[in-house]
Amino acid sequence: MKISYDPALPITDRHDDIAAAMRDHQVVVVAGETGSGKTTQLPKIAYELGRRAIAHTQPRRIAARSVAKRLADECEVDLGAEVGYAVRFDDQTSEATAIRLVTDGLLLAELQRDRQLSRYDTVIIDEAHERSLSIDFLLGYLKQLLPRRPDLKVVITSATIDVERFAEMFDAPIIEVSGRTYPVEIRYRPPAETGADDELDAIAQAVSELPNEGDILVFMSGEREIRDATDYLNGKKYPRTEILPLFGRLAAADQQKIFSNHPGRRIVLATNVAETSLTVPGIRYVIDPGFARISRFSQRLKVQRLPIEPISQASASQRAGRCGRVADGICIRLYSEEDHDSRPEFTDPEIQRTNLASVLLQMASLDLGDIKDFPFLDPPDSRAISDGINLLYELGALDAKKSGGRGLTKIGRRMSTLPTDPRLARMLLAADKLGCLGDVLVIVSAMSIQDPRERPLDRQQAADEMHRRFREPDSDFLSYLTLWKYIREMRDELSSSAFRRLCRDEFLHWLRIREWHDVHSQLRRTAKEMGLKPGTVGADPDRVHQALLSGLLSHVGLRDTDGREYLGARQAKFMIFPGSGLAKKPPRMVMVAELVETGRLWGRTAAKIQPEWVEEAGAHLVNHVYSEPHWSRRRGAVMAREKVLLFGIPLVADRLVQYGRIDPVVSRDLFIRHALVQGEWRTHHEFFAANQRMIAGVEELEERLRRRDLRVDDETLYAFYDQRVPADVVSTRHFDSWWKQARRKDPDLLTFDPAMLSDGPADADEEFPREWHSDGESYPLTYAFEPGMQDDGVTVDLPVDRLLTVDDRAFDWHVPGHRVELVTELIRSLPKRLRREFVPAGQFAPRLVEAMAPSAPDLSEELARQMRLLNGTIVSADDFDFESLPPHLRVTFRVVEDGVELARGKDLATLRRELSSHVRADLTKVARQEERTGLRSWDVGTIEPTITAGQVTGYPALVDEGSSVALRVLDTAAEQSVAMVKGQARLLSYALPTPVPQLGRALDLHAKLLLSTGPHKDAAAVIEECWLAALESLVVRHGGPVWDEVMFGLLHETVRAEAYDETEQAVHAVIATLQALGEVTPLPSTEAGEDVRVQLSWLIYPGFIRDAGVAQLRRFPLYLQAAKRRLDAPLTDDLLATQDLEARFHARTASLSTWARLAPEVQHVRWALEELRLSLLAQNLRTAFPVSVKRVTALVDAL
DNA sequence: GAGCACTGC
Repeated sequence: MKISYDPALPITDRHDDIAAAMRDHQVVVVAGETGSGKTTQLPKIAYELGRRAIAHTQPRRIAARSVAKRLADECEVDLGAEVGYAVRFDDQTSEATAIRLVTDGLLLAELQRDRQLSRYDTVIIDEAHERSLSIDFLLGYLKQLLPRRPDLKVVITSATIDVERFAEMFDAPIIEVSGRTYPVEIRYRPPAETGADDELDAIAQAVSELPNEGDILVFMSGEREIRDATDYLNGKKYPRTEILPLFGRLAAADQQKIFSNHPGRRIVLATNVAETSLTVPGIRYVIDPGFARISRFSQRLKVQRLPIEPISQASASQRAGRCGRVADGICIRLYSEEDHDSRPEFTDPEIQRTNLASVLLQMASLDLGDIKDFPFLDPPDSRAISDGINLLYELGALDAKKSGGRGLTKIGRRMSTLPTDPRLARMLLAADKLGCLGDVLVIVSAMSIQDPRERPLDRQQAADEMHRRFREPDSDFLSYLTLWKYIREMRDELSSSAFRRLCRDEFLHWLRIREWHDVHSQLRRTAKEMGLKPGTVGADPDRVHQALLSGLLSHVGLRDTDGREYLGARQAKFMIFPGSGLAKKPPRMVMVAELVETGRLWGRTAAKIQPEWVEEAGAHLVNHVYSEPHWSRRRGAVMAREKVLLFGIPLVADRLVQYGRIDPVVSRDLFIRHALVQGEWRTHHEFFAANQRMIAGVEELEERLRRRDLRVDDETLYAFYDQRVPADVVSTRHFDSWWKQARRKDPDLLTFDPAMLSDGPADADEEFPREWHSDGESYPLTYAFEPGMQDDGVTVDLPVDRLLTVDDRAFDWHVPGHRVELVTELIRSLPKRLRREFVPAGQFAPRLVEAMAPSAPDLSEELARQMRLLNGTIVSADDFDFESLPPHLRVTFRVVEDGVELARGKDLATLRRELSSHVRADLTKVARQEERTGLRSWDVGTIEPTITAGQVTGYPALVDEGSSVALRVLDTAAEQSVAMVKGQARLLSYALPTPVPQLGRALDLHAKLLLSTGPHKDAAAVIEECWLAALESLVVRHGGPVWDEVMFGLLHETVRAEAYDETEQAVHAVIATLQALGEVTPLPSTEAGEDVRVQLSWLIYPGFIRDAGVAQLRRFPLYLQAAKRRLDAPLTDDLLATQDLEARFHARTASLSTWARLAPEVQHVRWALEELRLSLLAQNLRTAFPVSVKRVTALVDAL
């Protein structure tokens, strides 16, 4: 290796000083401007000193490559031999390599494998003044490492700015090397002083000020400003002048133009890319408006901001330096010198401007301890550190927020081994779990690089059109996949030159596509080495998005219900970037890959997502807010409304959840209060029923005794349960499983002690009895303590058939418990002249009550008798005014039938009148109905010999439940006919086959309708309608399967209308037919009991039944047609094909009408009853119908 | 309704 030094280079003069310093010090700082030769000469000096493992870092890959090439040339060795370079995707080094050019990022990454940097004896950190994250981290790391590696030499080079700080940090000597650049004249031209209208005008004025020869570099802050300026300057039509834009996202071909030869003058309008990354050749003049977009991290919203800011003095001098490389230069600053001098000296180092998650993750995986103790040159502030920690926690890389960045999780450790941004690394790990790593590798790689889609200034529309082919409706991420597949396909099909041409024609950036591919391969390889399973692309898009989401939880947004703006984390408001496929139709909820604040906050690369995904992926971050905890009797648990929020974004607005696991204390409290204390629970636990009974008993006692102070309060009951029910019982389910065990030990644990409930009097049942005994019958009594209300006091239930016969005088006595009060009030109700003989009434009353004979039939007479006996006052029974008594001292009558209340009141005579007039009204209607329809009601007299007022024997007993109020109460034949109809209706419903009780009820209802039907309807028509409605409602409700039953019910009804002696036979015939068709199973109606009902019902009102039956028979073909529509076609066809079935029914219709006209009803009754008896006897079905064989036999005998 | 520039086992 040839080591020689170019005497023309300024550094050569300091060669010996530098060599000496490196010998004597572990760290040396070399300060020198561009052109000093430090970059190429320093490694040679180190080599000369015997150093054979030199790492020499550069901020950019391209620099590492070109420095290595130049060095290899100078040393006359092959690149990759003694001198080599290693950058991402490209390692040109070998065993022999002594000088290794690397990017600082790569050296940093090497730490993961080689914590001591043991493969190097020398590290040169070049361009340290750039202060990238990597450089700052490396410097801090070296500071810690050097004491442990005394043999390691470090050289730090920097532009002459701020070198003292590096020297101080390492206690190192500074060797200054002069630059070899041409002088640059600085002119300050603030727009205010030149009279320029705006920045563009100021630029134009500066251009005019400069000579016509020599290229000009103008620094702009962004793409849009460059576009505006290009248009503006083109408009000036400078002679022989070419205007060229230059910025990072520029199409490759356009960027290359700055390197091409050109006639005349060139004005390059560039972003900061020209300040460090790209050297524009041949620049003589610089125009510097003094602004740049600087990336900053927003403290409040935790997003990246790109504000336009005045640049620092260091940046300004860097810009000026761009025109002193080939000859003397002029730099025109469009601001004043005072402005310049007042600006910050240096641009803030990157570590103070970005999220620290990535650094923190690396530090944690390198076990570097607390970041606060790490020797950063410019330590990040504590808020920035906690932001970084929070992001790592969000990603699941740290297990707790408060471990100072330590406490790396398994996921975190694996993330740190993936060479990509923490968010992206998280996505890869999630993808592996979800089985979509193949797809996510492609997407993550795309997100790691600059957008491969080009958008040349002058052909934006054409480019957009080309790119639109890859667009996916709900996801920009999927567009990457589509593009990837397309590129893969094309690359396989085309030659490499054809492929490059395709890229150019279709606005794809070839170099970035290669980068995409390289990143993908590297990530895929690393993933495989980690044991992940990449697989292929083509997984379920939902899974892909769920994987991506786990890296983008704080980049979720919920759109305004009407608008385009999204509510993001921490109340950030953002919009989808216009370049996105989702910008026009923004979905309700999205995630975005990037959130960057420029003019406003933009979300770039977006996809539609589901809130449930966020809830799941962000389970460690979401907030649950609960409201309205309440007892749900149905669920047997406490329920609450749940709201789920992620960083303040509502994911779930209102969800009903079990509250037990959330707040067991409150839930248990509500469970005890509602389920146990208030009894809002349906359960079979014995203690519960017993306690309920006890409480009900006490409450009833309160009503009876007219007191409100007997029952213990709920708090006492609560305390009772609270002491016994364990803390973890928060619902009926918890209770049941606890009680299953607990009751074995003490079954009475939860049963109330009656003593604790009340201390009511022992003789309550005698004073306030639950039953009233009179005439050998007993009537239930109920009590109400509701002063002022009509029913206040005692109510007696009076069955309607006792209404006429009961002795109402007995009730004047009232219950013993109220008798003294009753007598007191009766005394007070006397006319004054009598009343004054018994003052005070309250003292006389007990004595009178004592003396009265409780067996006396009439209270008034007995009381009057006793009063006369007491002091000779002549009181008549009529002198007492019962009407004036307070309501609770007069019994209320409640007239009931089958437990249903018909009427109530305190005066029996009135009740009796009301009920009979009600029935008469019904009867009048029926009489008119009979006239209109010609239908005849049953002539009761012919079959019922023994109906008298209040006493009905024989027939009504037979009809049993079918009997009615009127039948039992009234005694005229006409009135009874109504009762017959009612009873018949009831029986009709019983007569139906049991599988269709709905039909039975429908007909019952219908019979009632019949009684009140309007003048335009006749009975047959109404019953017809009823049938149809019942059938339809049944079929609608139950569908096809029920249809069979309905059909059967129908047939049964129809057959029933035929001669009763054929009934059973006919039913069997029908069943047999249907069975032959494979449609029905035998139905219980074939049993004798059912048939008996059929016969009975039709005996009672044969005319009615006959007509209804005829109508139904006529309908039969219609029913069949309906059946055809509803049943499977083949079956129905078969059914319809059975022509003789239909014919038979028609024939029977005819015979039925003939028969009906001839047959005298009475005879049918006898006949039928005989039949019934025989049938019952023969089949020994004692319980088939609620009449016993004995009763039927008795009835037949009576007839 | 439109964004500075870099970098990585």
